[in-house]
Amino acid sequence: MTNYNPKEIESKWQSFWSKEKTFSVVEDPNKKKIYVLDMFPYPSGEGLHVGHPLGYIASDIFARFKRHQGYNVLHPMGYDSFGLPAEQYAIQTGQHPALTTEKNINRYRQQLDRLGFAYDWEREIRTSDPYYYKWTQWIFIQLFDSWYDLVENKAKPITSLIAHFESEGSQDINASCTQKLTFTPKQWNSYSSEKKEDVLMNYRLAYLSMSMVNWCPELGTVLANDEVKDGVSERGGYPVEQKEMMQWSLRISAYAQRLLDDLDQVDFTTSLKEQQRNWIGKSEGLLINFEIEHQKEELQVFTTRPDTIYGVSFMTLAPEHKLVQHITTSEKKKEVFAYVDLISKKTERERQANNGKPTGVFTGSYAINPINNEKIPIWVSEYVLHGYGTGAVMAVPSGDQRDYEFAKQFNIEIKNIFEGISLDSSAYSEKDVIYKNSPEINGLNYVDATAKITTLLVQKKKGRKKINFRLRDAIFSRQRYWGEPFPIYYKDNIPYTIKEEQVLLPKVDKYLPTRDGRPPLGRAKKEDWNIFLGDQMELNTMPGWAGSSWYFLRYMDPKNDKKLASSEKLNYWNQVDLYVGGAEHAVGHLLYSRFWTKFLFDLGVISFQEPFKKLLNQGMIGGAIESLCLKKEKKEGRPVFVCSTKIDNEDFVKIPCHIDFVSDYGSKTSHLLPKQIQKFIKWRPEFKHALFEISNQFLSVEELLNHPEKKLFTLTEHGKMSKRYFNTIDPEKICDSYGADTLRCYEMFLGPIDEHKPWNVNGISGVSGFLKKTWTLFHQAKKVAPSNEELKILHKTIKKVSEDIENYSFNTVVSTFMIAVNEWNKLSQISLTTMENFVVLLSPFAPHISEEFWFKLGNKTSISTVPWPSYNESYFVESTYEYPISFNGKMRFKIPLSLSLTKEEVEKEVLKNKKTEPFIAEKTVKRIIVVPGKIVNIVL
RNA sequence: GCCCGGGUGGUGGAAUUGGUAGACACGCAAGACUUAAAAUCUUGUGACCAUUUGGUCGUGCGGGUUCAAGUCCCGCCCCGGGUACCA
Repeated sequence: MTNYNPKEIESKWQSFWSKEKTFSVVEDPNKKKIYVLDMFPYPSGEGLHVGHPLGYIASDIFARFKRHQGYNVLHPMGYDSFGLPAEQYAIQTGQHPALTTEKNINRYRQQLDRLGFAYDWEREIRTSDPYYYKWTQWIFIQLFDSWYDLVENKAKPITSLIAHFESEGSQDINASCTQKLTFTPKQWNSYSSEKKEDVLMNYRLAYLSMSMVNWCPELGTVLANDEVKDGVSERGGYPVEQKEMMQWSLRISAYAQRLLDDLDQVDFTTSLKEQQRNWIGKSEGLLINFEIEHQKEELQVFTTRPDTIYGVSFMTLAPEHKLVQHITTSEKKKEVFAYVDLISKKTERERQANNGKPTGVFTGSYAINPINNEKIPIWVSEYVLHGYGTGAVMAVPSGDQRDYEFAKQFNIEIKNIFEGISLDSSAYSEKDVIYKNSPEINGLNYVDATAKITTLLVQKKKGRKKINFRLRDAIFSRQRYWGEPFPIYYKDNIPYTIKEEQVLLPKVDKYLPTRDGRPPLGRAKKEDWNIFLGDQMELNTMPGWAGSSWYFLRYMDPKNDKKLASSEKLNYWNQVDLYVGGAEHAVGHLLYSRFWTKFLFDLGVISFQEPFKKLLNQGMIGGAIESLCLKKEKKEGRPVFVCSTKIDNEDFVKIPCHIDFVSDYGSKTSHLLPKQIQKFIKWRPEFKHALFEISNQFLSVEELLNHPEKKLFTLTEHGKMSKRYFNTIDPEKICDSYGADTLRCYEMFLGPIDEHKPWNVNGISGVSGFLKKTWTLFHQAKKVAPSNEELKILHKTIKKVSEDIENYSFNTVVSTFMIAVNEWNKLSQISLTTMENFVVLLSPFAPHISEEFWFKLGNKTSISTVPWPSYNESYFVESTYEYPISFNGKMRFKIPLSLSLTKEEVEKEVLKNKKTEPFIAEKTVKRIIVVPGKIVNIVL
């Protein structure tokens, strides 16, 4: 018997799999399908990130498991190769993005191959591949050519809308739109083509508009809302400003309700669903019109609390609100316009970081409260957001904290409309209130008051029920080079789609972004375009999430050049059954793909409305940073290290320590033992003469070695993995020293797949030892009939492993394997047939070693085609059956089969011990707990 | 602030969903083999007393329900994530 040599067998089986195309899959209507998908990576240049393999291993295990169970498994991989990260890397290294992308992909592939994944590489896709992005562009054209009918709740061809306008005008159209328009058919038919196009833009699902956008000068592009965090760009952390620009947007807001409702159909974590719900942000309320003194126009506000209308003591407009220009009185003009100007110059971040005092100015005008005709001053303040609701609010200082603070700041009246509530220090925003000073609703509760005010205002034609969503349309233009070009050209300022031929990304000399926002594609000459129509090509490119919003469909039929995928294949593979990836894509990618899926459903391209049935979020893997505490003060000229537990504002310097030396790495009690201190000193010889202050003694290394139990506690901080902190672990290095199978099992063994954890390598020897033990055990197996004892272990293992994989509890599966092997090891001998079954169980986790075993067993086909073993309960000595007897009512017993007790014997046993107290009977069964009239449980 | 998660030995983590808490692994200790080391194997390992056969306390803290609570309910504390002038 040779020793377990992972390096040798892993490369052997990897080349076998790739030569035999073991994992390529074809559609087969006679077989049930499973679609297991990983979030495909950005090939960013730093190679695979340590967190990545975690999810890939999990999905690979699941895919291999299902393949054993006889499913036709689609398990593909590809690259999200367009977009900012790829381009940033190219810019940093001064190479063309196409080149660096190619290089990075090769590197990724090499790393992926090393881990033995069962991907069908025949189906690989790249979003930057023209054969792929042809269909991204195609979907864009469909969006451009569609509008959203709110009556039937689906997208429809724009031609049907035009036909309606021609015959009925805007009447009877309830569409998702930027602005509500009204016109007659006669008016419509008299419009110029430019005007018609303007009107249609108002309805198209992909539309051009002049709007305030998140402009990031450093990246030279605009960003979608979810790409901006805390006023800076998510990627790179550069400041983001508000800028008015002509941009393409996608009308995702049309789908807000469906995106919200259909969350009930999918199996995502509650926290992720909650994030999506918050992002969609549905709120039901009332639009209320306030008349303005001496003005024709009315001021419309949105509120969810019409019940507090008697508490309105001022109105507030966003500085961008168009009424600000009209209603500001002449004496206030100078002040108000200066304020508006000041605010417009602020970046998003500055507006948010408005710590403490609210700002604002009075416009000089007054609104009329429609409920009691009271005169209310109208103010302008930056705390009101232009983009939400109507950009104006009715301010109720008694019920809203922001309004309260504003009122305090500017000495505006705070009307108390709540019975028995003190408003001395803050507003009262809870809804458990009884009203006062509110003639129509005095004494009522929240529900009744809201209903009454709503009815009153609707009757007066001053109010209208309205559902508002926080979800904003997604900006779809990027002023960057490395993205899908729009299939759009302009003629006389009217955009037209290009359908006759695919628009390819033209070559340009310089692909760097510009600071002023002119797209790099502007550098392309007329002849650089493969197709050039009209006066001007669209020069923006699509954002990174365009290609990733539908890629899961292309894997189904990656080489189709007639359609994005054939309907048979789309129908066969259907939804992704298991989608594995990080939770950081909660509101970006996951929302956009859900949106596109629904749109493609409306088009009739696909037959399902949700792309991902089940989402598994793998936890992030961070790195703990371990440092020794070096006192600034030396002792007798020698440096002194002290325990991290002893430092309190004392002067000390952190000396980062290589994590290989640290015990309990990443925990509160991380420490170095004398032997490890010795290693540390070898690594950092400049501390050769250092002293270590432990339990009030100053000891040198030599002295410490006489006290092997002494511990020097290290300072642990949680952070990133970085070479700078000596806390990186390279997955490839682990493959080198332990093998991919050990790494796969170990990553699963670390803990629940969805939990965040710092990476550590502390326990890897246990997993490695397990595989070695398995190797030995296998080679000791004899060609004999399996004993009952070993079968009992096997069948328990099959049961537990199958159930746990089904529940994505991969860490406990590895433990179960270990228990089985340990128990078999205690037996005098083991049969080959038992091992044969075990090898199948092991193969999703450790495919290479399992394949090696399978080969040795003389089976020529690859192990992944072997059926998953089934278990037989009769081998479970501890198996139980339910044994109902009557005892002060109905009770349930679980009695071991092995004891083969008769009914009388059990009853006798139980009745003999009949007590009011629970009791334990250890003679016939291990434990019986009996309570008269309640459940009795007999534990083994 | 609000919304989700979560808190179990020295460490990572189990616990059939209300039924012997601490599986499995790491670490540590002792022993076997060895000239020695590595590797491997065996044993022990929540804490505190008793040192045998036993006892007491133990799942962030304080209450409660129950024959029985890590698990359910109420009130706190702490950690992680998301989100925010959304009216």
